[in-house]
This record gives sequence, C-alpha cells and structure tokens, in this order.
Amino acid sequence: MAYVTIRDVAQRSGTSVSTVSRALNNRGRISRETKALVEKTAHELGYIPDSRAQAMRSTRTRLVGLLVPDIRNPYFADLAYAIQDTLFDAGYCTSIGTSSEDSVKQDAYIMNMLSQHIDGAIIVPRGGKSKALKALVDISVPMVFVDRHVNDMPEVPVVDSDPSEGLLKALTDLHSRGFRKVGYISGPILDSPTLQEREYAFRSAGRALFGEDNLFVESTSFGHVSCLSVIRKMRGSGVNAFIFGYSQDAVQAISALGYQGLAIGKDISLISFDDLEMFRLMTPNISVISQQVHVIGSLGAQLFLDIVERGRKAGSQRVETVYIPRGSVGEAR
Amino acid sequence: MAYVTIRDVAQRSGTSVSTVSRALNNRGRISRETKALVEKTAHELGYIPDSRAQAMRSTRTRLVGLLVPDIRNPYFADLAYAIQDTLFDAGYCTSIGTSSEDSVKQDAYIMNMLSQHIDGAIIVPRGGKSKALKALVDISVPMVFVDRHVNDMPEVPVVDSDPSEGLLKALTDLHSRGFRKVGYISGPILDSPTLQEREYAFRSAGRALFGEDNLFVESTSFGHVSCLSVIRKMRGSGVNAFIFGYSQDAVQAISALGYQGLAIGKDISLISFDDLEMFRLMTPNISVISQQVHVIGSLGAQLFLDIVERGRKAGSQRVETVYIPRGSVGEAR
DNA sequence: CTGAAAGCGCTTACAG
DNA sequence: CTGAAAGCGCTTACAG
Repeated sequence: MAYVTIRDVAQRSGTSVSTVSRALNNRGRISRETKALVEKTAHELGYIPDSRAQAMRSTRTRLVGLLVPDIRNPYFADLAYAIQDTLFDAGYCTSIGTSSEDSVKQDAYIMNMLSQHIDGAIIVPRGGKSKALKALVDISVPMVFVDRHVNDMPEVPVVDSDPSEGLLKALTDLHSRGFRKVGYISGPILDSPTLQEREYAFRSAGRALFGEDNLFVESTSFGHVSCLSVIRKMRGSGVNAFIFGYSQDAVQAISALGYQGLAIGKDISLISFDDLEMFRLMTPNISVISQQVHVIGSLGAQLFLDIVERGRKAGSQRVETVYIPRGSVGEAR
Repeated sequence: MAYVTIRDVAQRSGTSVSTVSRALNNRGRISRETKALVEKTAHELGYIPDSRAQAMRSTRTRLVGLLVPDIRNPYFADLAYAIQDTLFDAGYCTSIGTSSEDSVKQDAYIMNMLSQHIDGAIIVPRGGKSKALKALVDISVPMVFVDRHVNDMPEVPVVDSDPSEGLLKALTDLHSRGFRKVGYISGPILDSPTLQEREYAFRSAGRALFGEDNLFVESTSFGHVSCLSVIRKMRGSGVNAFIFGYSQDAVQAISALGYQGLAIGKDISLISFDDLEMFRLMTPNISVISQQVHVIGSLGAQLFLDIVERGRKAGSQRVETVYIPRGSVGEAR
C-alpha cells in the first residue's frame, strides 16, 4: 500500500505542492512548461489524487448514495443500472446499498453514507419517516425518492410510475380484439401502494370500456390464494383475457397454463406489468405494460443533478407506463 | 449542509477535541462521567463522525470496491448481494460498480475506487491484465477475483465454480431414470471460458455414463442457430433429455415447448444450469445445476477479509455445483 | 484522566 | 507565474 502523494510529485518535479495542485486542476495562472512537467511527472509516478483529502477541502465528494430494497429484484437492478449510468456520465460515483426491505438496515446504510459525506442520496424508501431519513433532511442533503414515496415527507421530490396510460392502452387493445370480459390479478397488494394504485387504475379504465360487471379482480395477497385457482375460477365465468399487476404471478401462470395444454395467445390472452427480459424470450412473446424503468432511473438522476449542480429544487414527476403489444394477446372467439 | 463536528461536541460538553475522540472510540483512559457526558452531547447534537477524516489518519477506509460486469444479470445481482451482505456484517461498506463488460469503464471505475483509497477490491474481471488492474497490484491493494480469472495474474486468488460435480449428479439421475441419450445445449460458448468448461465437463462425465455416441452437443454461439431447431434435430435422433449450459436458452426452450404442446417432465425432460428464481416458479419446477452463487459470493468476501484483516494470502478456491432434481425430469419411456 | 499539538493529503487565498 | 501557510475533521503520541 504505497500511494504516491502530491508532495512526491512536487519533489520529483522540483516544484511546490501548490503548483502541482494548480497544474493538475487547471486553476489559477500557470506556465505552459511547468504544467507539462508536472503532468508528466505525475503520470510517471502513477499519482492518483486522494479524493477524500480533496473532498475535505472542497465539501464536495462527487459520491452519491443509492439505496434500493433488493438488488436481486430485476426491476431494481434495472433502475440502479440506469441511475448509475446517468450519474457516472455526470462525473459522480454511485454507491449502491441494499435495505433488504428492512428499516433498520436502511437506516444503518444511510448513516454510513452520511459519514462519507455523500453529495446526495437517491432512495427507494421503505416504511415511514425514519430517523436516518430525518437526519438527511436535517443536514439538508440533496435527495430524491424513486419508485415510492414517504407519506410525511412532501419536501422530497419523487419520481414514480403512473400505471393509467399503459393500462388504458392495454384494455383498449383487448376490447378492440373482441374481448368483453377482463380478469385482473393484482398480486400481493396488501403492503404495496404501487400494486394498489395499479388495481385502482385498472378499475377506472376498465369500467369505462367494459362496464363494472365485466371486470373480475382478485389479489393474491394471501398465501392460500393461488394465482392458478383464481384464473380457473375466472375462466369459469367466461373470462379469457387477463392482466397481471405483478409479474411474478404472470411467470407462474404462463408455465402452468402451457403445462395444462392451453395455448397462450390463442386459448387465452394475457398481459403483464413489467417488461422483463424473460417475457421477450418466451414463446409467444408476452405483451407487457412497461414502467419504462430506464426512464424513471435517468429522470431520477437528472432531478438529483438539478438539485446538486443547479440548486434547483425540482418537483415530483410521474413517468407514463407504455403498453407493448406482443404475441400473447390474440383474438377473442 | 451543516455537519456537526467533533469540535462542536467538545465545546458543547466543555471538554477538548481529543477527549471527545477518546470517549467515542473507547481508546485510552477516560473517566466514566466524561465518557457519558460526551456520548450524551454527541447524540443530542446528532454528531456523525466524518469517515473521510478518520480514514485519512488511520489509512483504513472500511470501503471495498465491488466490480461486476452487469448488475442487471440475475447471477451477478445474487453474487453482489451475497458479497455485500457478508462484508456489511464485517463492518465494511461495499461500493458496487458496473463495468458493462467494457474494459475502459472497468478501468475508470477502478481508478475512481483507488482515489477513494478503498481497503480492497473484489472483481469479476473482464479481458486481460489492464492498466488499472495492474495499478491495483502495484499499490498492493488486497484483491480477489470472483467467477472469472485473468490469465497473467496468478497472484490474485480466484473463487469460481466447478461444473463437474453437479453435471455428474444430473447425468446419473437421467441415466437411472432410463435415458440412454442426452442432449447438451451449450449456449454462446465462443467468448466464455465458463461455458466452455461446462461443455467440456459434460463431455467427460457423459462419456463414462452414456458412451461417446449417445452424447449430442451443440452450441448456440451463432445467431442463426436457434436453440429450438437444435432441440428438434436432436429429438429426431431419439434424444428426450436435455441439459442447458446457459439458462437463457432454457427459458426460451421451456415456453416454446409448452406452446408446441409438449409436456415438460413427461414428453421431454430437461435440466438447466443456474438456480434462477423463475425456475422455481414454473410448472413443473425446473431441475437445475446450481452454482451456489451465494456460497461463491460469501466465500469470495471471506477470502478478502482473510487478506485484509489477517494478512493471510489465501489460495484460490472452487465451489462445487449442486444438482437439484425437480419436476422437469421424468422417466424415460 | 485530560488537553495542546502535530499531521494525514489536499486546496485556496495571500504574498511575492 | 510560483511558493509558504492555513485549515478541512479527525487521531494519536506527548506532556502535564
């Protein structure tokens, strides 16, 4: 562990510490030759500036903390990727942490980030206004929430997804193909405002197009309600088109239906939320309502940069969902 | 942005900066009451130690850089999760970076990490011995490679996966169920030593059990070779049991076979590498050869901790794959 | 048991 | 255009 310091560079190039600093940062007046000499020496010695020391002087670390519930969830992985990508291009280093949907871990991670004097935080929050979240606001660390919001913290801008547009397009497609009844499997809705909002949006748009009586909605919140039995029941009522609010339910249903000899896109039509890679790999390709997670991520990062670099406190934004029709939706018969 | 410093705590508690430091770090002799007073004051003021300043004195940052090719790949997401989890419990903060399978980005990220004076790095390397990788070794930053190795860097310990055990068990299962021919779809093998090793291990174990002539191997390296056509061809030769070296091919095959009305686990038996969550959701559940990514991750982290905390330079280790039989394998007929 | 002082590696006014 | 000095927030010998 032998780091080269600015002092080493100064000695070797026969200049002073301050001259080296200026040469390397293009700040202040400096002669062409000195600059060239210093740069050459720094390179030869393999000098890497110590960003901690830099940060201590400038109160800028160019480090942002990103906190997601679980990086193993493809949705959050995509989100993290998009955010990190945008921030990297803006010269920021992103430190990704995982809260495991656990408020205690979330807070531990935030305190850790705070002790590194991050320039800001992008957070998919869980639970309410916790101690660490409050600390962030108290120290007035630039902050953006993504995908979810916290009830008592209206001062923090939020970028999340608006399900209505995608659902409307999906329902319109089903209707135009002759379906007159639609089933909606809303997933484990209990603890998830996101899933709740999707169900609500489904009901609103569905009512107008199909009429209240032709909407069949069921959640899989409770362990004993299997997504398959729900589908069977609905099919008994003449439902042949389904929308899944929760993509895991869709994955489960698709293979089970195939196994039962039902052809997707012919015997049964279905659409799922979330444009997962596997949906594009399957036969037939699965129609989806995409949250455009990449847009959410880069927009969240943009909002953050607006606050940090331009001191502009942007308002919350919603990203429209988009319906992507593919082979899993056929004609009604 | 108003951070409370150690000086604030000293003033408020009527002590000195050094006393506060000692009280909070349990170092040196200190009276019970002073310690209690300082702790109380620190808490009241919401003091968060500046870890950059701490690090500058102690030459330890408790920060480790983790570099994976793409966090959106479920395998790497699992790996990152396991590593971060282990390191977190040991008191380290993990900064996850993404190289996008791009040597330039990889190097940029490493230099960035280096400038934060990380205590070490855990890396899924791509390509050969790059400049930044060399810099890490030069500064003798503790380092471990995971999942892959770099040819010219034998000094860096590697934790990766050994495909043979799992393959042997999988093949034995197929044989005991009466299958006498096996197909192996090896995936886009061209640039992947991992996939190459799997195919090689399949051939070795398969030869002993089934005989050279009953092994059918095909890669999907080239865009125009579809995994489905390969399966069709092999079935024409009387093959009804398949092993997939590359899980994406399996996902694709499973839904396509279901769509064609073939029942998995009855008409056709299959096993895939990688214990993906979706394989456990499908009907029937898909038998897999698990890399035990969680074990690889925590072992990698352990190896790293051995180096950093105990100065013990551990050797490379291989993690056995494990065969997990499930419903997608039936009896031959 | 406690405080004043030095120093980690940098940047930034301030002289010259 | 260049160098000496102060100071960012902390820890750690060193006196007392």
